[in-house]
Amino acid sequence: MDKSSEFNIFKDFLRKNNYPLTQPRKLIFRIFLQTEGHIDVQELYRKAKKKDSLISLSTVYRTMHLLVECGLASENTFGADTKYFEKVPGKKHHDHLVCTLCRKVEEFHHPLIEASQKEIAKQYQFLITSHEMTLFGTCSACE
Amino acid sequence: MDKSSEFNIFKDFLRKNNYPLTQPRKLIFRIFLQTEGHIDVQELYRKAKKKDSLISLSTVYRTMHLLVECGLASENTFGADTKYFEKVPGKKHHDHLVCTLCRKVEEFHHPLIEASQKEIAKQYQFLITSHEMTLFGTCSACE
DNA sequence: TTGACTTTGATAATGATTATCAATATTATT
DNA sequence: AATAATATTGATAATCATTATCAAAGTCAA
Repeated sequence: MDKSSEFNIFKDFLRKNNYPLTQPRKLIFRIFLQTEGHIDVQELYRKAKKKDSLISLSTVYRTMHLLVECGLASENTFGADTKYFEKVPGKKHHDHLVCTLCRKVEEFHHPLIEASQKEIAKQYQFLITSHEMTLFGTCSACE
Repeated sequence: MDKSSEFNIFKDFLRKNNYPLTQPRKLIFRIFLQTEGHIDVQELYRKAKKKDSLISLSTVYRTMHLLVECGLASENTFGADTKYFEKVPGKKHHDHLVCTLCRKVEEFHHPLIEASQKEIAKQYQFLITSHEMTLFGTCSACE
């Protein structure tokens, strides 16, 4: 998925809800798109202020909520007390390994786990909307 | 595992660290032990105040930290903004299904998932210390 | 360009958790 | 059982992430 199509998803979502496409929304969206991996609100705010020193922290929160709502971003706490965001489109579904010493986050994908989750959902008659699986431990570098 | 042995684990842990076994610690520990399933700090605090109206919220937090530290309790946020505690001993390891409508939490165990996690850990050379896997969705009653 | 409507930035409020500190409880020792 | 050294407790303030508020400014269809 190229970036222009992600931009179209965002634009369509805004139009459909009669939300205007404002400068701050464009700016925060662009910074989010340029980020590889996981980023939290504070870091987004820092980067956004370099481009527009008047940008407000509230607007970063507000825009990230919109991006989650339209499916372009997902959020995860990784056991910390703040939320981290990552891009959704163009990535296979994956889970996370978090090093509790250096806070490095690695992604992994395991088809058997996906299959097991579906099985569980059927068994408990749950309609799964999302899931979070995180393994905490020590990475090879920190050991 | 019967309750007296859990109490011994707690006592040994305190003694080993030269922490006194105080009345508030005993009270909060007892209430936690009597709880089935998941409980948060506010609920523990409410229950504790019924027995001792002077008990402090801080002490609930402090005691639960100790119980997590000595392995008798585990904590999980379930996507909310507060922590929930549950007993560890005498329970097989399990994961959680959370209904996002009624907030009901169900437990499940899936051996294949455990096995997959070990495989991932080996592949990424991670030393896993804990993990959290939560499926979010809608339970059959809410649908 | 206008005007109806929404967002924005600044700031205050909220809610969970942690830090502080004088008064009190605990424990080992006598 | 009394003491003294030490840690905990309760009350409260502080912190930190996130949300709510609201006047001023931006957006967009007509």
